[in-house]
Amino acid sequence: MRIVTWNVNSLKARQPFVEAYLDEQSPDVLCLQELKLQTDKVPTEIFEARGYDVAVHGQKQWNGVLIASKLGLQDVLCGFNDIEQGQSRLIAATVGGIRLVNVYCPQGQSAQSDKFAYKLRFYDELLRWLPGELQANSTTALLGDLNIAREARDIFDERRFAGQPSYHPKEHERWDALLDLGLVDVCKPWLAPGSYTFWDYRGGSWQRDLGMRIDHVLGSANFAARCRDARVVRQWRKDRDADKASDHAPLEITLSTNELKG
DNA sequence: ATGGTAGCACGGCTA
Repeated sequence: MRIVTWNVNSLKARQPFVEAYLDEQSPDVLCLQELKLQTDKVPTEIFEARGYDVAVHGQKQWNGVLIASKLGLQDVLCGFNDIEQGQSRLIAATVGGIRLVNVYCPQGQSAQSDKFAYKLRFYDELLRWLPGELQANSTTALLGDLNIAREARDIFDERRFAGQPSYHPKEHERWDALLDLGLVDVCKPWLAPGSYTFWDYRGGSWQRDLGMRIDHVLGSANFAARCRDARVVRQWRKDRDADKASDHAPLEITLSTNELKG
């Protein structure tokens, strides 16, 4: 069972990539962030025509998340708390008995900005809400664009980002609090240092491999125990013909289908 | 070198 998380930076602009990805990679579950489309503008037919059920939590212009699944979708939840203030940043669904919480966390702009304070409050509310999800389903993952690089190995230059959003001590506190809930960074054991998931469009960051690992899968113990592989699918960060790539690459994990057989 | 590029939506914001 393969689950992919991918910040597509506009599903409208990235539709050719997403359709090609479904055809060539055929994941069982695809969690997308930054649709930048309101719900009724999302081309759900590109998923349905390929045998996926799809749940969408869209928003005009910014944010927006969806889950597409070949294994059905139960108990879909769009949004979790008033902290979202109308921003569509979280969608959850149960897929094959696994609870997936697909999130696009705020980016934070600069450490002095209101947006950074909002990012921290968003995480605080997420931390208060998640225990209920974890209690309701022992096989749960929080995945998506968390906009946090936790360690030096996850960022191309930690000195340059010291005290900046994506690598700020206050964000690292929130990350550690997520682990204190029992969540595990399930990709880390499978990824070499420098396995980035995001490269800024500016400054030739992709060409120079100046990236960050900010897309993650944080799983409960039962979820982590079933993980058999994780990889960043870098070729989908490259432009294809006339089509521009997203600034994020897909992150794919493979789970055993049965927790007992491994 | 406080720039650079992309997307949305058509000026400026967000990332």
